[in-house]
Amino acid sequence: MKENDFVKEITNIDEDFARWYTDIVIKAELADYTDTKGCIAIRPYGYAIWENIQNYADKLFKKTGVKNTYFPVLIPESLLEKEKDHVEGFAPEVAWVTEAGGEKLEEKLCIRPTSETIFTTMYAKWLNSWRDLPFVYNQWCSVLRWEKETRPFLRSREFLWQEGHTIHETEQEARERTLKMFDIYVDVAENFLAMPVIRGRKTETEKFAGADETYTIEVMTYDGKALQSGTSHYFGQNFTKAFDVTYQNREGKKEYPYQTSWGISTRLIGAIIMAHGDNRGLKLPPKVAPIQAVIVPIAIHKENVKEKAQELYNMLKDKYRMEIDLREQVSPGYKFNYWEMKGVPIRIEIGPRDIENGECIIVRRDTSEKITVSLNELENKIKELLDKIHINMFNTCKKRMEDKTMVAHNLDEFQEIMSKEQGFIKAMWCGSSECEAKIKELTYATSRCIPFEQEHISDTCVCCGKKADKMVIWGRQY
RNA sequence: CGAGGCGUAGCGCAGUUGGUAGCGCGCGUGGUUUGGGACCAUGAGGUCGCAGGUUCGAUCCCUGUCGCCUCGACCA
Repeated sequence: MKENDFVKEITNIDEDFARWYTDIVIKAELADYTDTKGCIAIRPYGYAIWENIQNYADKLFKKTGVKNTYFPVLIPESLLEKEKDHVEGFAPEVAWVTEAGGEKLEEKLCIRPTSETIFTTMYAKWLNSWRDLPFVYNQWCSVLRWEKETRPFLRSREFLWQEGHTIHETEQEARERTLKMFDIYVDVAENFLAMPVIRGRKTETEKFAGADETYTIEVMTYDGKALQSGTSHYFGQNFTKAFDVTYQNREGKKEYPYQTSWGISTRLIGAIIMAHGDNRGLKLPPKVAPIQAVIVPIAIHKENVKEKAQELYNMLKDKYRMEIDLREQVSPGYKFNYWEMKGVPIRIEIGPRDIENGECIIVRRDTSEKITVSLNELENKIKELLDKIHINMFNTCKKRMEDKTMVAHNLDEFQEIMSKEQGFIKAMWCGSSECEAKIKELTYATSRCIPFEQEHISDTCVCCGKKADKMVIWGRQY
């Protein structure tokens, strides 16, 4: 059997990346299509990834004073309409409940696409004095957006996320909160999911409906596209004025608070798949992997192989997230391929030969490296390897991002790069949305963000040639 | 919503120039195996996406419809 035979069931990653992606989602048992179009069933293995992300992020949130809440899934039409930009941005993809209990509703209710409106409404009720501020609330929930084209995790109609909504006494405090949460998202992506990100600010055309500023983390996928993976918004007083949220300030005068919101979603699972996967299947970063190491006994019927494997499992199970594959009807080779496809970072093989020598064999998912380890060093070796795998996966993505990021000085260069290879382009921009639109029309690339880490490429806009002082990262997006 | 593709067993696919279906994998059972997808035997599983039409008869032809996938436009 050839090494790669398992992948005959999975589309080749370089031939058809989109199909490869959906193959992985289904075959690795992360999620499956349901009878409700655009809505997926997240299976235990996929949901465990989400739970791990939740736990990590939620702890970081709470360290900064975030409190969790729960708000209703239904929002009356009148609330949604109060902020003009917001309703214009979301109206096309909102689903409505117009009938219930066999009768038409007097006021139709929208199924939340996001909850700024209802949070702000409740904040108006609860806020009286400057002493009440800030409100730093969050909820883990699902939202519904009536997308026309859907794809599991990346763009489903219903998706799981967290949305934080805060109001503050001063502009400065709100701006700080926006960036503080943004930093947490960078932490989640880079330190937990081993995905290096471009951090930056969205342009006027790309920012959230109703926001003054939108900050974004952008992940580069295997095929060189951009995936917006977390956003943090600063609203100023846009919503609090529209919803008449007021309090008495320190001087006893009526005042509007400053607002933020921020979110990450199950799209992160899609990002993990697309950033790390390879031709063997899913490749999970060790910290988020529901199973960090799997034990595969070899020649399971011989001598005391099964017992010894079980012993190893018992020794490690409280230390790491472990699995033991005791299936007797499939061969070891099958199991190797199976667990690689499921993305488990470490495989431990133990057979008669190893037992005799008091050792086992460890195989890394990221490099395929095989290491013989003495059984009494195993526990520490796993820890060491999990750390190494995380770093290696991060560096692999980082290198790809660097290799696939080009510089364009003018429109011709821009078009040539985009026509040749998929990737990011660094280019100067004058600040006009006309230039953004023109670049999009000619190259299908959109501005991903104005990165915090600026470089001076030239003094002129890549599109119109006028004076430009901002460097923008451009790319095609998912 | 534009352009294309596909709906036949759990999955991947054949097939019938119109006479109601088959292969591979997987699954159940019994046995032999096990260091990179094991093998033998035996068995279960289908209103051929849905609705009309043509026909003695439709999975096949026609019309419509729904769903899914890919590429565009839009978004976490």
